[in-house]
Amino acid sequence: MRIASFNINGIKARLPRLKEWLEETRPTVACLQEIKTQDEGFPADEFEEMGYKAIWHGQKSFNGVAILSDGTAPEEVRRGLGVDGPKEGEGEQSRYIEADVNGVRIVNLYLPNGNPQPGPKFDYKLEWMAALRERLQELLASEQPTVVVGDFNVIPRDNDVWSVKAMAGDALMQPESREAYTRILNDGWTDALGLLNPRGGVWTYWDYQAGAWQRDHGFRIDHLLLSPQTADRLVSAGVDREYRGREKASDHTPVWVEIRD
DNA sequence: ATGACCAGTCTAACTGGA
Repeated sequence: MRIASFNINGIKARLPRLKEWLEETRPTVACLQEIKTQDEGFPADEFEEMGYKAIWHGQKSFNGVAILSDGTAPEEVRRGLGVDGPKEGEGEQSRYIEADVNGVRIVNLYLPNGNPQPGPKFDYKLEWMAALRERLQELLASEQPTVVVGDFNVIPRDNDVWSVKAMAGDALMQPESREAYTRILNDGWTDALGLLNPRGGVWTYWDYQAGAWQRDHGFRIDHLLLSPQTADRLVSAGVDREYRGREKASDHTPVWVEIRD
């Protein structure tokens, strides 16, 4: 099965591009982030017509995640990690959804950006990462085949960014962000794209500003994490880089991992 | 060398992104 992750930056603005990508690459499971719509605005019918069944966890204006599955409905297990947003009394943001598809546990997440740092948004990012680690430890203990995907908003290594200097002050590559990510990996998860690209230079995001795409000024923040049970079944993983160059593109491009059935 | 975007929202500047 092939599991893909795509931060689409608005499902309404991106719908034609999204359907095109689904038709052209036909992933078994497609995990979406930043759908930027409330639950009632999610275009489930559009995906049903293409043979995809979906679950989603929306929110007004920002954030929001969804899981699409080819043919079979994802069996939702959990939504949310129970971490309130950084503003007083705002409650929880829609950043986490978890489901079973064909015996594989799928975790789809949109990790907080954390800028500006230091500050409450950065504290929120680290708090969220600590809660994520706890949940992922439970999943490791269950020994169920599990794949964790999404926009982690963490640049893991210096060779995962076009310029260390330009990004040095960014929340995405602060030592605290990287350490929190490494702690999760060290519990037993395999970063599929990192493993297959040890020398780096593979980007999943290019800013809309400053001609970043044309200059190839990008970085790797969309990740595919495999539990030991799915790491043993790893066939390949990659980045659908070409979609970043199309009209009305998201600033992220899709990533995917294939595991043996 | 410098500046440069985009989506969503209480449709005009805001917030938020990374």
